[in-house]
Amino acid sequence: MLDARFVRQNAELVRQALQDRGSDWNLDGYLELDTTRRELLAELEAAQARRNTDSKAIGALMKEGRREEAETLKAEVHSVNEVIARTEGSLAEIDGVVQEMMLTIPNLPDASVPVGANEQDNVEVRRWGTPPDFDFEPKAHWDLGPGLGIVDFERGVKLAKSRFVVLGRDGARLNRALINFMLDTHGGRGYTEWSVPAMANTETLTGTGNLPKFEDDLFAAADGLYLIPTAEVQLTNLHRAEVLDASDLPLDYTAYTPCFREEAGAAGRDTRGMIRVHQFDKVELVKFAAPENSFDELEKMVADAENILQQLGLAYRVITLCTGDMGFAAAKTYDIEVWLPSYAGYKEISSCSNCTDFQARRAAIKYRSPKEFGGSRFVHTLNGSGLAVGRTLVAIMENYQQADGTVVVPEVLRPYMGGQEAIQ
RNA sequence: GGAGAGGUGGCAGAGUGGUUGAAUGCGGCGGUCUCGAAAACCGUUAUGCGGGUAUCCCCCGCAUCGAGGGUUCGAAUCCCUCCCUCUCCGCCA
Repeated sequence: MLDARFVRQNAELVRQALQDRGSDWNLDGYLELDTTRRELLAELEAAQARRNTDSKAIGALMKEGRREEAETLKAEVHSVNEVIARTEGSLAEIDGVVQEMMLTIPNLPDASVPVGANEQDNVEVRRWGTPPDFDFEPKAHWDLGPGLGIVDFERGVKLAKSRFVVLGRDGARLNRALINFMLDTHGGRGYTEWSVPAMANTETLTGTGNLPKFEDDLFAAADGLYLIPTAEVQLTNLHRAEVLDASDLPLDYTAYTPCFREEAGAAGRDTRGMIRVHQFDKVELVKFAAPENSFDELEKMVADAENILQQLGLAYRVITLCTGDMGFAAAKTYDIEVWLPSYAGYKEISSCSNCTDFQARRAAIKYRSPKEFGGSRFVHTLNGSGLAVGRTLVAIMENYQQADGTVVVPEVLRPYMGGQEAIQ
């Protein structure tokens, strides 16, 4: 959500931002509604002011025993109340539309974000590591996994439906090792670990921007709850409707959760293997930062995610998403893409975003700094994968495969695998 | 699932129809005192929106005491509905 006053006073800037994003959000329609709304509001408030002063006068007259005069004034307030009721009705109607619109306008891209239409206009920032050079024909994970008996696609379908996967034996253990390794590593770098519900209510999902616009991406559960698409939702909303202390910022949080996604618009994409599934594990990073250093914190967050890949010895590259490819809530996003032999290229394994005050405004997350400023201000929220566990598992299988079909366990994971050096 | 209690400002906690946006305490901020600090004392301290002025220094207005609706000239205060929390009992990983 954007600040209504900002949109009003910087209409052309917002128009440009929407255009850069390729958004068809109706700015002119909004501005017109906004003007009408303020006119109605002025009318309403004038009538309410009248009622308030008259009511006080009535109270005073009653005390003095001047009943007749009080009754006359009461009759006048009656007519004022009619105006109030009528104006309130019109205003509520417009307010409903305005609020709906405000919940669907995307965040403004940061000035440092490259302008572009789609993923082809994303800009590579850096690369790390070298993709493995196999002296044999490397297998894709969808062949390797079932071959080793550690990934079972058929049974995932049997238990749930397509795009669900079962991990078995060393696959399950490696998955668990990755979760623990990631949590421990981030914990060692100052992130506080949380364990949060796998379901979230509508207020929570509205706070992060998943609702109302992206309901199709979510799995709905009973009682108005949804399965979470990412722990970002929960970690960010931990402080919903709270006022934080500036001296506590930045707050660095991490959590492991399963993530559930409908993948409604992804029919036909990544259909093979476990790259795009309805349920996957992820270790998430979330930060609450002061506005003046949120972009520095974004760089640190990316470095924290990169650190996992470096320790695992997986080649990757970092790209800056262009305006047309960024998510709804983000002002700036770095994607980290890991090398996957089966794709003969880099595939997204982490996405780190600074959402500036966009989510904070929706979720009412503020901070106070009495020495710096009066009152409270919106914090900046950041989130990033650190990392998507399922895709990391895939990357390890494919990059660490041997000619004999076995998979070497990266050294940093061995303590988490009882010292095991290979999966065979 | 059954029974009861309760939801008020950053926190704790008063307030049961009329200058109550809200006592008091704690915390925060500013000041006095001090070489400095602590203590003490004094002052100050909710949020959102609209308008004026202007750009965050003020002024005016409106709204907000869990949410929504109702009664009334007037609601934190009375009535209804919903949500949530707590306590006890039952059940249970």
